[in-house]
Amino acid sequence: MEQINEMADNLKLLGDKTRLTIMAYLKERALCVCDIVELMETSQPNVSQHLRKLKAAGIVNETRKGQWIYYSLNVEVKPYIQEIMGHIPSLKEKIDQLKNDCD
Amino acid sequence: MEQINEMADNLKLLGDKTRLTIMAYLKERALCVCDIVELMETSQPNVSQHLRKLKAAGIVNETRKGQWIYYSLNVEVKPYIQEIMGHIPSLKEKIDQLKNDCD
DNA sequence: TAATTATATAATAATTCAATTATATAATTA
DNA sequence: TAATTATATAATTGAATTATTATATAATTA
Repeated sequence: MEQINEMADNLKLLGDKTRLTIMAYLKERALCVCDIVELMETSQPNVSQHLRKLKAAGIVNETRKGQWIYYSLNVEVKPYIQEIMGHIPSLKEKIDQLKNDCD
Repeated sequence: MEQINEMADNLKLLGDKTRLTIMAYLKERALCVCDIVELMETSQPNVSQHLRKLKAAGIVNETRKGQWIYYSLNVEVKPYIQEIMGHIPSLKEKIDQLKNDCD
């Protein structure tokens, strides 16, 4: 039963448009916060706070590179999340439009 | 993008302990509302309202048999939901303990 | 047909959650 | 070292969501 509750918590995490979209972008490649802010139509603090939740759940990783902090997926640990990610449509085209004045 | 939003909505639906537990029970077999109320520690109206949401999303079916209304899974239409269901631990033992004074 | 049983619906209260606004920290560059 | 850039955190507001309480409807049975 505890397992089901834990699944529910993880699914709730993905059950938010902003977070699921962030996950979709990270599926393509690691991105820094400013990349994600540029890709999505929302504020930097909003992105930061969603990333924090994803990180707290252990489904994204964080690595600092100088001034920038890059986030990447870490879903291998949770097979059902990995499967869900497999069903998310690609946002590669959007990412290719990144100006990349970040890095 | 609209697809991602739709996925988020469906995942949010599963991202609730009560609803995911209901889904877990229905995975074992079709159940009437009073069965579910007996299995879970919550009220009949609460179960009814969660069932209504699941039905509105089209992931459960409803069939009346006389006085009782049986609910069953309808996840074949949504492959990623079906996969999630495949990862939910079985609650068969709990269901076997049903008194079944309902039917 | 009155009483009972199963379920749904409506209204409300309580909680949770997302987004915003303002501010802080940390690294980099001039 | 001051200014700038990237990111995080905290506080607040508003909206969404859950559970409860009360009531209604629908089928069944006495």
